[in-house]
Amino acid sequence: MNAKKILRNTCQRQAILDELQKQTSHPTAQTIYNLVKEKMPYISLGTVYRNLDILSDAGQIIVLDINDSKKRYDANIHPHDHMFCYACEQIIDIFIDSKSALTPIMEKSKGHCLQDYTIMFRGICEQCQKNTSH
Amino acid sequence: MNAKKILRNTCQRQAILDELQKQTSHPTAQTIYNLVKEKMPYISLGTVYRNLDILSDAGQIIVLDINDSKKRYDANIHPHDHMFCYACEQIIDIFIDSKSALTPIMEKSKGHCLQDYTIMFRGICEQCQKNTSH
DNA sequence: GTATTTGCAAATACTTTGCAAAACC
DNA sequence: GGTTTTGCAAAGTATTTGCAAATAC
Repeated sequence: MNAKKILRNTCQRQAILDELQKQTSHPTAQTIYNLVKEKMPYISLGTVYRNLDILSDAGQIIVLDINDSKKRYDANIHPHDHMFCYACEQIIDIFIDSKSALTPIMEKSKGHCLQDYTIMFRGICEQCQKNTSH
Repeated sequence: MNAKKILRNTCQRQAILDELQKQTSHPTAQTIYNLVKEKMPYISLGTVYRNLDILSDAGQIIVLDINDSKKRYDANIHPHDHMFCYACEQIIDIFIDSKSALTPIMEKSKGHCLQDYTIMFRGICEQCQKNTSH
């Protein structure tokens, strides 16, 4: 039980959230820092990291862990999945109903109680398929 | 196309693989280093990292990326899934047929070509459920 | 006024790398 | 003998943290 601090509305936190909500590219902390810095030159990278932690604890953003060594952030908190494109190496939102497909078999996992999950698909995204076919 | 080097059988590489094959706990590089070091005191952590890379490139082991900042390794290359237990915080092997469940809907992802995937389930493992009920 | 948050810099955590010597085939 | 691999130490990358000053409410 963490005694939760009361969150204050700082312009830095708001700017970070605003910037992330404009992106669909699942940026890293460094990328978000670069973006926010354009409008708020004195913001520090530590502040970005701290606020991304706070926002994810508060459920306002999602943290993605890819085979990438860097964390990526997503302001789309509506349940959805992701794919990594082997061609463009981007993380792309995927909207398929994985939950309906997996729920029945999650109940079959002998003994364990499976409550939720994260999937990372891999393949070639729509855009890259168009670019390579002709 | 990487020009592949010919792999040599070094006792360090063999010891790392042997030790990993004894484990079902998905250890980190540091843990593997500690284990191997008991039998081979002069091995270095750099050698462990290098060999884990080589072994995973060669398809002899699997790298797991958890929300954990540390990579974890698995010598069980038979396809299977994993769960993170909220109680004991271990990564546990899960053997359910997720592939049959997901394949049909992977074809429905408009435009993208989804080739494979990784799932991380979360919940309470069998052992922890037994420990808390009474 | 008081608790939270910030910027800065230093510290930490994990992993990778350069290099000369050793091991492998 | 020529190439791969090792141990060691240093460097690299991503993230976290301590602290005094600033800010929010």
